[in-house]
Amino acid sequence: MFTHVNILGVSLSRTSYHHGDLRNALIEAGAELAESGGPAAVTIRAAAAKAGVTPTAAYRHFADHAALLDAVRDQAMNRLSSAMGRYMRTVPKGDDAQDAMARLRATGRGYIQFAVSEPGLFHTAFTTGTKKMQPPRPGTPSPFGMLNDALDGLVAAGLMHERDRPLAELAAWSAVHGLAVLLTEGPLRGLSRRERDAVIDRSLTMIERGLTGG
Amino acid sequence: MFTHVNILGVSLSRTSYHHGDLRNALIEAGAELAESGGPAAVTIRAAAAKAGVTPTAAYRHFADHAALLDAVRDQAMNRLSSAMGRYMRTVPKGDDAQDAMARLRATGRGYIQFAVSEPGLFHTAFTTGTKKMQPPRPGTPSPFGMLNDALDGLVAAGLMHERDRPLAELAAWSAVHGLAVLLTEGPLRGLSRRERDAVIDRSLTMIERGLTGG
DNA sequence: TGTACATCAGTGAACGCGCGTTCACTGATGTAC
DNA sequence: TGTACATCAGTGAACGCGCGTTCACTGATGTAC
Repeated sequence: MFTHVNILGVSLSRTSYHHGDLRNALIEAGAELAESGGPAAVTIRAAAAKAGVTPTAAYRHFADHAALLDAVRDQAMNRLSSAMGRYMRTVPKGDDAQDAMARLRATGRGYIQFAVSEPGLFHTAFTTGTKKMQPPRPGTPSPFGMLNDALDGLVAAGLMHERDRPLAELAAWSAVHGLAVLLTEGPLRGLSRRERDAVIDRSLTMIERGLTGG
Repeated sequence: MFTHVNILGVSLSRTSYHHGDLRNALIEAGAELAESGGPAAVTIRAAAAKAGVTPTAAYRHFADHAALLDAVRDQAMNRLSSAMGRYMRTVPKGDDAQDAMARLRATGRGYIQFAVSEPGLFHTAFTTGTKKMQPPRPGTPSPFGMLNDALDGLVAAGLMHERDRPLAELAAWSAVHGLAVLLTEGPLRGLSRRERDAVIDRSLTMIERGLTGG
């Protein structure tokens, strides 16, 4: 049996009654919906339709709508992590002051760049769900881990006092997160590329000085 | 004709067919809905019900749902302004360095305090709407105006270089806004009061140093 | 001061929508013998 | 190697929900004379 499915304007086809990998297909479909419409666009019905399947079929793989949204949220977070990881690989890994500073700045830039280019996924990643957020694991390729590593690098390079290290990751994260939010869904959306870049620079500079000065 | 209306568990009554001030009643009802359920809870039907009126009646006062939400958003923003204004009145108005710093810190504290105590209204205030955000008017009792004044005070007190003044308001706002978001609807919700206060202090310190150092 | 009547601000019923979810079902798959 | 049959993973129809919105209406108000 042929079932025709329309994804991104491309007509695909399914040759078997069984899908094969419906769970992942639904998550992928959910991510596409989130990309263009944010977390609110991630519905069982829409994801099933995008995957070329009946809404009922989704219930073979997810307990309910919240479970699908949880999975899509994880997917969105993974994409943020990947994007940041890719960006981080472009900056020097040295342990002198200059490189340490560059790495901190890169975590911020990578984060904001993802938010600006994929606002729907960004907001989906931070949608409040039932699932507990996984505890921060320094050293792992999570955004939070990368930030922690960069801050440790600052201390190691002698740019930041050890006594200023506690909670620095939350202060820096807050600042960068707020910028991402204001730029994408807040009153600062609609800024030109030039204005946006200026604000980003000003913010990152404030954060750097705030963490290394004092 | 008596119509019985239930608001906050208290049974009120309306003695005339005409409401008298339905527009404001709907905005107030919308604000109460936003308070407990965020912007998504602000529906024509729910607001009308809370005001003791038929959904149709709302259309005498608002073109459509978006118009009601716009009005409720303004109301939420006004409450944020009032709360911050009240808080600012408790800090000294001197023009020496210490007072200037205290005023900057107070804008941040007032903002976050409102977000934490009224998360639903806070998020409603920053909901993306059709209406253009009013341009920042320095000197007026808007949150943005208060922040701008505080930063100007920093420059006047000699704590901040003039060359660092541009965009400082957006950098500071971002940082404080992000903290508010993470604490209320993000992964930092659920922190204890003690932990929360520690993060707020750490963030405000980073911002102060970031703006006055360098 | 009284009254006819236009206008204003509500009511009540209904519409279509997309949603989550459930039910009884059926086609496809894979495994025991 | 072939086949009976349990199990798995879909279908199709339907439910109830709350939503925004529209329609024809009616009660209340206020104003011209």
